[in-house]
Amino acid sequence: MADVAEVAGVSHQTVSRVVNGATAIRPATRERVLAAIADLGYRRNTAARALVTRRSGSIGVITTDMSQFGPARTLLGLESASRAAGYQLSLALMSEYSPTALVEAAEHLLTQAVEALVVVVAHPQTLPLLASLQPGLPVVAVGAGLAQMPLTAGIGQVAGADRATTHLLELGHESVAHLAGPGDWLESVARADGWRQALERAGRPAPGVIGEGDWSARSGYRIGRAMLRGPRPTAVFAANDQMALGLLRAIDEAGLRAPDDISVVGFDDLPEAAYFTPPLTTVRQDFFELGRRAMDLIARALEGDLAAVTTSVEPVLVVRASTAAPVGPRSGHG
Amino acid sequence: MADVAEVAGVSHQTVSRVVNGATAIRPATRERVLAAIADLGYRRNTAARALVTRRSGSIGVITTDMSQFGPARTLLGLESASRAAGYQLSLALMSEYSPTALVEAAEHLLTQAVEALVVVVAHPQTLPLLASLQPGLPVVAVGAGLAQMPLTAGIGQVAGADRATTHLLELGHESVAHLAGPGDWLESVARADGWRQALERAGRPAPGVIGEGDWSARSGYRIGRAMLRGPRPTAVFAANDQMALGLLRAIDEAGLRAPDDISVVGFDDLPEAAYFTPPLTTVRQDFFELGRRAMDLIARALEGDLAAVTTSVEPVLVVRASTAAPVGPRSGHG
DNA sequence: TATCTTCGTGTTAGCGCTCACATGTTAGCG
DNA sequence: CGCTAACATGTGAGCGCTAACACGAAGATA
Repeated sequence: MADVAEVAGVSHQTVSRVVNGATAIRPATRERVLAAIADLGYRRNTAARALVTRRSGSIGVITTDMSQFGPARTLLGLESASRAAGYQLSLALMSEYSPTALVEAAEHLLTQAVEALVVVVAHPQTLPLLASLQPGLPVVAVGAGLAQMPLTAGIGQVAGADRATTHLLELGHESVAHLAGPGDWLESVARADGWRQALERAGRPAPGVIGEGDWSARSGYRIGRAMLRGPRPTAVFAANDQMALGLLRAIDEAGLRAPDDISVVGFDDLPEAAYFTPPLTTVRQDFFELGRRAMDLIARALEGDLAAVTTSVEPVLVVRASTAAPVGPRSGHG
Repeated sequence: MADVAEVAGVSHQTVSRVVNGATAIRPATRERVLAAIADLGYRRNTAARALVTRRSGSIGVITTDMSQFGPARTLLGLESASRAAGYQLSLALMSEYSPTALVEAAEHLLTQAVEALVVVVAHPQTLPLLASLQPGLPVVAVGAGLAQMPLTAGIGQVAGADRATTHLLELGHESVAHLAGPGDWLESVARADGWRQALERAGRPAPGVIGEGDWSARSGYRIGRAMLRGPRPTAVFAANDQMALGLLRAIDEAGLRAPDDISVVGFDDLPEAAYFTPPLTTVRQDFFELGRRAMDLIARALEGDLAAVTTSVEPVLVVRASTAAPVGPRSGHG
């Protein structure tokens, strides 16, 4: 910076002003400084700037396995919004969720002096745990269905699950079985809640879930096979698309057909879902938008325009070929 | 830090030494300092440290769409390795690849004073473009099949594609068609090369590719439908699993069956691939390991132990149910 | 013309840390 | 007991930047 100042024949402060876009600069001076900067390939030192302004300009993101579509896509939205807002994303990934891993990740980011924290992990324990860290900075919980945190950006999971279940009921199914996600994820809980809510509204008894998977196709397959050994439901709402895929596989292997024998609905709308066999009816979530919203919350919190805010993106049902009216006693109706 | 020093009754320098794990400290003193740190909740200021050491401790990662399995998983490997090495990951995502977006992302990270750059985007133009930026720091290209860059971590794409094609030939197929990826991706080129190489070695004429997709299931479906309107091949090697999925869908819709009518092989081994209908024969890539290796390269480059290094992870063929011997004239052979 | 206001720019101090060196303190040895 | 070497700790400077203020030169007002 001193070099630039010398070349431009001004003081270092003037250079600083130009770099920061201050207003009171004579155009000729600005030109000269800009030329010197280009000449010397000067880039301002972020560390020095952060030191004096006490602002790192970076935001920490904690998330799990990015190979999941949702988190990955959320991150993308987060990144594009943060860049637009002039922030920098610092990443802490956990290969697997655990309280220790979470605390460690948070510590790691706190050491990096991030100005805010975005947590894309939605375990119920996550939030109190973070609170206990006393980070002294805004923390936004993303994807959590419950508003245990002042700042939350979520997707209307309950409504989405309700919609999916209702869709199956409207097709004429007596009841709808549920292939749930891991019990310790808020998403799973919310989706199960929506499912139960829809059944209750329709005056149907809510059966127990047919199993709790881990979001993977493998788990959906395993639970699907077990399910097909007993009395089989005519319709299943799976807590995500991957598990739905596993279920479809189990159905196919059992010599049955979806949707003729069993209707299946997923959740997420993976880009691939439209190409499953059969193409999957599912609930679309706009993760990118979710990321944007979360970033928006951060930006506002950082400007002191804080308060407890919960923003929610509403999912939509996408009907494809994996759902149909049940055959058998009721087949004449549709 | 001054506060800590005062509480512990030592100088700031001693605190610094304790924090940095210096050796020449009397145990009693260390204890006292540690206690004071815990007491005050002290965390050292990264900016100040970076300012004086001229090391930011962070590494920039440039990548595209994380909703793809490969990049996402690579990032995970990168992150875990970087954390172990004491580095911090700074992220720059591009929603879509373009030279401008790339340069912008690189500039963004350079401004953040990253110590090295990892580029997970593998367009042929990427590398010269980055070189032209003169970043003055180690740049590792990840996933690129070609060693245009001093530091490269890749996957043996050619070998993998060769293996996949050979598998089909060994099953007795006369020839193997190829559903290629985008022509401007190094991965696509490498996979097509491997395919061609296998055919040549077997003394079969290499047909033209049946189409160039964009990695999506949608594109695989589109090209698959077009393909089925003409004379149909008995075996197809798709450049990735998603496109293979789209292809399977097109085959199913045409009233044909895989593998009976057409054998299909993919590339990537998505966690879902085992649950496609039929379960997909594919080439498994260890992206996580790839990320680890890339980080390793960075670490070595940063220690000055530099040189042009290309490290390669070898993929393996995973045979499932989407491939079989062709029926018809040759059916008696197997 | 004297005085007051802008405007444009320079000067100085310090952010919190580490580096290099200075200094004090203990042990080792003849 | 004195000298040296090793160890343990303190001191001062400065990394590159911005904030706060100081200051001179224009223009505005009486």
